[in-house]
Order: sequence, then C-alpha cells, then structure tokens
Amino acid sequence: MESTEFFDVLSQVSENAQNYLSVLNEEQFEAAVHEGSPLLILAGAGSGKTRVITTKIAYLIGERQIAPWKILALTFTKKAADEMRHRAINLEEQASQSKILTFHSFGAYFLRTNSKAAGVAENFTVYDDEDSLQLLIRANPRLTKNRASHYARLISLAKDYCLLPDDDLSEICGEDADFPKIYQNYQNRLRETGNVDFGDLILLPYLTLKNDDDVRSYFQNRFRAILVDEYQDTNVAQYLLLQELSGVREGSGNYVCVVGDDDQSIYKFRGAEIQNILTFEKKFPETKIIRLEKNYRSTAEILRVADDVIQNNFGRLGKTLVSQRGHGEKPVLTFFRDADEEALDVVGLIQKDVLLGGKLSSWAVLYRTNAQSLAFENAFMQSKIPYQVVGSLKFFEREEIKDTLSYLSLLANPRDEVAFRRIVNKPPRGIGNTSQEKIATLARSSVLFDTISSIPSMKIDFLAATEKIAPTLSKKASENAKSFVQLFESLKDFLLGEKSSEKSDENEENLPAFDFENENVEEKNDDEHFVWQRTGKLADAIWTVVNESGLLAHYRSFDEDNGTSKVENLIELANSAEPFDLSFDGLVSFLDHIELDRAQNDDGATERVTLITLHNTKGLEFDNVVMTGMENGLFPRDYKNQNEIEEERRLCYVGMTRAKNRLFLTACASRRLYGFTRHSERSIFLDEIDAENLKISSSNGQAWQVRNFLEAQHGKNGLSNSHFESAERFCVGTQIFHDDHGYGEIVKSTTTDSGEKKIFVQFENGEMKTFLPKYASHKLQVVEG
DNA sequence: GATCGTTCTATTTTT
DNA sequence: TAGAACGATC
Repeated sequence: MESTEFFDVLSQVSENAQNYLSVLNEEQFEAAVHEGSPLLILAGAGSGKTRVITTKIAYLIGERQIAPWKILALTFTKKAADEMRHRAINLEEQASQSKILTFHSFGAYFLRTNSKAAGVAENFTVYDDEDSLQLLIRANPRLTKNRASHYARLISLAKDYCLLPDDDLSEICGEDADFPKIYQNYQNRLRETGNVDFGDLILLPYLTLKNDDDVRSYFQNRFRAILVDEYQDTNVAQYLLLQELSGVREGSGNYVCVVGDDDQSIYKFRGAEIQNILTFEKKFPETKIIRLEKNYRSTAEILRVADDVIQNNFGRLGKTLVSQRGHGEKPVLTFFRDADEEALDVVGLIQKDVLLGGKLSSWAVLYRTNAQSLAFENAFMQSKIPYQVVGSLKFFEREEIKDTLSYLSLLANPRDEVAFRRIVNKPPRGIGNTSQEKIATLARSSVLFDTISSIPSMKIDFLAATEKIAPTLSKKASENAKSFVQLFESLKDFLLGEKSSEKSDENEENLPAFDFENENVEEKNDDEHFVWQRTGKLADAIWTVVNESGLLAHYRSFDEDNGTSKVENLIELANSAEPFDLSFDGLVSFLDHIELDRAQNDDGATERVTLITLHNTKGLEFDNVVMTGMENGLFPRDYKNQNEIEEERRLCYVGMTRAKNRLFLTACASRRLYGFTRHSERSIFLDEIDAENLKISSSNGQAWQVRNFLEAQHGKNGLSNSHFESAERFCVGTQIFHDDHGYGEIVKSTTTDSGEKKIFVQFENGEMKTFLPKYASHKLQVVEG
C-alpha cells in the first residue's frame, strides 16, 4: 500500500478511528480497511490478528456504515469469541450488536430460530460426546463400549466432512462395511429424540441453508460481512457453511474475510482441513491475500529456531516471521537420562527463576501426551510448587453435574432418551433395566413420522411412558416412578409460572416438598446449616431438582464416604444459573450455554505453573516455555506418512512460538511407555534446528547425547534419507531389539520383488520373524556393542 | 447393586 | 505401568 493511501484514509475517518488505525502497522492497516473482495489474512503467530479483526469490525461499523447486526464473526473457542467481542466493543460500542460467536453457538442459534426447517425439536438440547456415545450404544446394542466409542469418533469425523450415512464413507472407515448401518441407526435414534450432537450444529445449518431458499436468502441478507478466525482449522462442514452464508455459490457479494496461519493447522485428526486455507483463493474468486509477518511476541532467537523447524514442511503458503522484540537468549536444549530427571530439572529451573524474582505464572511446561503430565505433577507436588494442569477434569463432565443436567434436559425435552436413561434410576428407585426397557419400548413405538417432512415426533414421550408403565411395576418401584413423573409435572408448572399443581388433591401426601410457596429450602451441609436463598431465577428450579430428585442426599452421603465435594459442585452449578430466567426459555438457553461453554474454570488469580498439552496452547503465550519429551515416537509420535509428520511439525512450531522470552527444549534417552522402559532417540525436529541457534547441555552422564547430536549436525545434508540409512544398518549378524518381540539377531537378509530390504530375525524367545526395515524401523533398533 | 479380581488397552480434542 | 472396564459373585 502506498503511504499516501494510508494518510488519505486517516484524514477521512473519525477521531476514534484515527486512534485505532494509527496504532496498526502497514499490513495490519491494509487488512483492516480492505473491502470489495474476499480477503485472506495470513497471520503468523503473534502478529496481532485479533487486533486486525476487531479493528475491522469497528471500522466497518463506524466508518463504512455497515449495520452492526449485519456483521458475523466466527471463532472456535468461547474464550476467543469473548475476547474478540470485548475488544471490538472497546473500539466501537455498537459492536455489541454484532454476532461474535463460536461456530457451534452460531449453529445453535441458527437451529433455535429455524428448528422446523432443520427438522429438530423446537426445544432441542445438544448432546455432548458422552451423550452421543450412550445414544450410539442404544441404537446399536450389540457393540462393546470400545467398538462403540470407535464408531462414535467416526461418526463425528463423518459429520466434520459433511458425510451422511448414504454417502461414500470409505474415506472415513475404509473397508468397514458395518459403519454405514451403525451410523444410520444412530442418526435415526438421534432424530427421534429431536436433539442434536455437536456435528449437527454445523451440518444441519449447512443443509438447511443449501436446501431451503427462503432461509438461505434470509441469512444471506442478514449477514453482509462474515469474518472467520483460525481458518486453518475449519473443517469441510464449516467451509460449506461459510460458502452458503457468503452466497459465493450464487456469485452474490457478502464480504468474507478469513484469518489464519497454515503453519498452525494442528487438528487434522478432528476433521480440520488444511486445504481450506490453502485453496481459499480458488474457492473465493478475486481473493486478496495479506500477510502479517511482524511478530510482536517472541525474541528473534526463538523465531529463528521455530523457523528452522517449520521450513522443512512442503505444503505451505510460506511466510517468515520477523521479530519486533529484538534479541534475547538462545533457546536451550538439554538432554536427560529419563523422564524423572527431566521433571526434576524443570522444577529446579523454575525454582531458580523464582529466586531471582520470576513468577510461576510466567512458566509453561508443554508436552505431547497427557500421560506425560504425571512425572511433572509429582515433581511439582514434592517441591510444593503450585501448578495447574490445563484441560483435565472439566466441570461439566463431572458425574453429579451431568446427572443434574440430565434432569433438566429431560424437563426441556421429554423425548431425550439419553437423559432419561441416565437419571430414571439415579438415585436408585428400583426402576432397573427391565422396567426401563418396557418404558423405552412403549415410548419408541409411539414415534410417528410426518407424512410430508418425515420428521419424527413421539406421541408418548419418556415421562408419559413412565406414567403408563408405572402401575405394572412392583409396589415400591411403581410409587417411585409416579413421584418421578410428578417431579417433572411440578417443575413444569413451576417454570410456566403456575404456583401450585391442580391435581394436588390426591398426591399431596407423596409430595410434601413441592410446596413452592414455602420459604427457602433448608439443607444441612455438613455441620453447618445451609439455606438455599430463593433468587426468583432459574437457579431455584435447579436447586429444586437437585433437592427433590434425591441427588442431593445421594451425593451428600457419597461425599461423606469418599471425602469428595460433589455437593459443592452442585451448589456451584445452581449458582451458575443465576443470570437465567425462571421460565422454559430460560431453561433452554441455560442448557445451550452449558453445552457450548465448557471453558475450564481456571481462576487466573493464583500464581502457578501451567502444565499443558501442545494442542491446548493454541492462542496462548508465556514468558518461559519448556517443551518436553522431544523424542521420536513421542514427538513426533510414530508416524506413517509425510502429512502426519508435517502436522506434528506444525505442532512443534506452535509450541515454540508460544514463548516470549525464553524457550527450553528437553529430550530423554529412555522413557517408560506402556509398562516397559525403552530407549528413545531425540526428535527429528531437534536435528532440523541449526545447532548454532541453540545452547546445548546435558545432565550428568548424558554428554554422549550432545556429541551424537552435534555429529548428526555435520552430516545433515542426507537427513531426509534417514529412513534408508536406517535400513542399511540392519545387516546379517546385527543384534537388534524389537518393541514387540524383544532381543534378537538378524540371521538372513534378502530383497523383495519391489526392491526393498527384508530381514529375518531370530529372537531370544525362540520366535523367528521377518521384517521390512523400511516399514518396521520405528519398532526396531540396533543394539550397540 | 456393590465389591472384588481379572482383562484390556493405551495421541492430540473444541464444541 | 496404570487406569478403566468388565464379569463373576455375593
């Protein structure tokens, strides 16, 4: 952009816009004020992309007279959406009327407002992965749990790729002929409930937009500017949704701006399609591409090392970060004997920093797999250093929370079989599996399909079915079943604002606690007297559920026996409903909020070290980053093809670029995995870094690792042939170790028809096996000496 | 429906 | 190895 243009724009905008535009660099500025064609912003790590998006939103509203409600900005996480919204509003107040949402909450909003067109229940709730799995098992009762979760994963992947049971699913499941049927059974059950799963939140809006001209033209008119964050991690379904919303298929002109970094695409395994960003300019004609390569986060030394690694990827759009921070310390690479030593040393490193005035919260320990956190947790615990493990134990996945939510879900939608099954006998009511089957059979036999739309409805829902079946059960179970149904009747009245049940005359005795007119519900909490303060809000209904369902008593005694704090969690859950109205709508929007907002409750107030998987670090930054377990087989994990390696390499790049000031890399010579300790060699990613750019050290007795590393640096030119080289090492007479078969000796070596080396190994346990080193090298190692 | 011993199986994960 | 999940048993 010519600088005259820069001043032209600046001279014509409001004072407010002058303020927020003048802090941008040239490329950021160009991106923020660009209009008239699709825009792809290639935003490197730490290049200020959120600033650009939020500025763009403010600029569109304040200077380009786009009505704020005509702007849609989509992100992946709730956290990112919240941050974007706050920052946009900070720049331009009216942005509060824009839709700045996660993809999934946009989907929920879409389905909520177009339930009929989309074929879902008006009061649908969202099934999370665990609920989906339960439904899958119901729909395919002969599957073992393991098989079922395998298929649940495939279904969610299929939906990410926008594939339905009738489509060609071979890309998803290969030759597995059972999958389409299993998927179909699941879909049928899901539609019977009227609910949706996470995949549906993208898939169903897309299908509705595609097939329903009215809905499509409404939405295309409604949103004139669409912005998408983290575009490199969008999946096929999200791409198709964007296509329909933008109107690009019809050649209409809604403004589309996507922001992303192909080097940070790390979610292939859950359907992210890097091709979306690589081919964006083809799919959206006349795309303008702007690169943001000025990095405001990391020192030049850190970026250099990150660049050494990422350079080795082929399928990239290409971009080189330039540090705006200047110089700092060289990243440190340290070799250890094993994971315990590694953890201990990291603790020492942090302790030393704290002594010098450093803060615990400026440190993050990154690892590839969750299991690796254990050694660190032990080490931190012993040294009494506070730490937090990001991503573990999520509040809304806890048993007691899900139980309560199931009561609420069933209240919202009595067709919800998963919720019904979960809580009908919890706490125990004597309604066991046999009775449940009777109820479910009755309910499911009442499903009717609309003759025109073929959308299913359920004439006798699960509550009605329970009422009908109740008289056939044993005396106790029958009574319990009746009061179970009564609980829901009363709650419904409660929500609809009827203070007392009309049919209370005969049931009064059974239902003493349903007197909602009564004063606060009194509860004993340990030895203290806990009183639920009536709020007049949805929280009252939730507390009533917890109390009247018997869950409270159930979990109180559980807590006493096990020293857990489930009751506390239940109180917290009820409290979290405080902002919601005591009404049916309030209930439904609370459930939406819960399902779609599962950000872990990290209280950032406490000073502590962060332990976190590499994947979870996306979007975060820390002064000091330790990347641990830089070993082949762990990071990168055992791999098959170049694409997978490239994704791991991007993950490495993401990890490194989280560091602002100091970066530490660690590798161990041996590691315990699945029960036995095995030798591990340093990560190929380490070899990709120029040794000149690192400070290299080792713990006691591990100097040989440093020597090996430096030696490899000298013969680096042939590195990409390492596979072949390793094949050459397997000659007759060599002692080897195989992960599955143990120690053995190569007794014979031949060449296959296709010209590949084949070795015959006599193992110590008597077995004789053949391998193709080219494919088996990840499990085979030469035993030295 | 609770408990105990045995068997199984090991990435990454937002919504 | 370790944790979860399963199945037999009371």
